[in-house]
Amino acid sequence: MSLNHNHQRCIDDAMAMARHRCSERGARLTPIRADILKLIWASHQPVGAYDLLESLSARSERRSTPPTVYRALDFLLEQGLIHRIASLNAFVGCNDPGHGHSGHFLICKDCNNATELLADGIGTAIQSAARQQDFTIDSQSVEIVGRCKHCAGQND
Amino acid sequence: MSLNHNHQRCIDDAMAMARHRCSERGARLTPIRADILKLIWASHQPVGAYDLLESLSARSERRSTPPTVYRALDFLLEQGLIHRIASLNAFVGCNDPGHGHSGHFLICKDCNNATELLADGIGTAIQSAARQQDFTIDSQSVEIVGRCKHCAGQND
DNA sequence: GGTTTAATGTTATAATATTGCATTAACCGA
DNA sequence: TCGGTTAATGCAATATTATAACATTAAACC
Ligand SMILES: [Zn+2]
Ligand SMILES: [Zn+2]
Ligand SMILES: [Zn+2]
Ligand SMILES: [Zn+2]
Repeated sequence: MSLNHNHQRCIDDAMAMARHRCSERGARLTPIRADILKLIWASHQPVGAYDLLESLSARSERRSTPPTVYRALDFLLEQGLIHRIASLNAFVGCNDPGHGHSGHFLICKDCNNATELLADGIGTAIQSAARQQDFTIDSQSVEIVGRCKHCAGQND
Repeated sequence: MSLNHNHQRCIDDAMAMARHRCSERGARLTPIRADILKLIWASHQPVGAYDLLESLSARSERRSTPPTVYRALDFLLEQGLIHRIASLNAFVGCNDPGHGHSGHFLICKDCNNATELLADGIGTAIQSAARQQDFTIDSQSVEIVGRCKHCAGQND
């Protein structure tokens, strides 16, 4: 995404979407879960569980522990509100919960932004390859690492 | 791959390929590195570093340590002889070092076999999606989890 | 042979994730 | 509203995966 987009809008949209999706499915977006989701949406860069733990502890007087964070993450993953980027051991918000929910990402090694690919042909190609082998797909992850357009111009 | 293929052939081919590729590139396939590669090729199921550590320790009187295994794995990854399956924290042999070296896998959740997709359209779709965003690809991983043809027939 | 570089040994520790059980909060039917 | 049930959180310990730092040994090279 561009460097100077209105990111508050991303956050607001994501939180509204999350509230809607949870109420729709009878799932409870508790304060802890909402906090974690907000922290994940603080940027478009995948964030690790222990970073979240630090931030969560910082914003309340009580010190949190790993299970608190991991349980919230599990919930958010189940609801399709976030993705896990396995190659980074990190988590990032889902732009489009409910639609395809592809889990295909472009990850810039310079700015660390992870951009989810929506409505792409990759899913189709994967389906087709799987069908050829009579393979039934449960889940898929596509993690493409490289350099984004904005960082390509920079001198390094 | 089929359940009852001649797997000794897979192992022999992989080791021959590895020796050839290393000599070609002036890289040293030392005993430890060859042992690790052989252990990885013991099956088509991705194997974790600590499992390799156990096996390696078992086959010699001396007890190995994590750095020994991880250094061998780093070497084999550099030479393109194995792939890391990030979603499993595990490693699997590369069927076709040097050709495309796609890193696209079908992973069966029942039998745990990881089948590398060669000559597929997925790479093309990924290139195309990346190009549309002016994204320069360094590396890519595609991990498709589900159920393979052989396990689909089983009762569960 | 002596020098340089690569590989391995060894110890310790970092980083990521889970288990098990106690406690509290929410929900729900009487 | 009460009491019972389930869901969520608190908390301590530990499991799993991976790396850092430095010493030692082996290989390569002239
Ligand atoms: Zn944004
Ligand atoms: Zn970038
Ligand atoms: Zn085989
Ligand atoms: Zn299978």
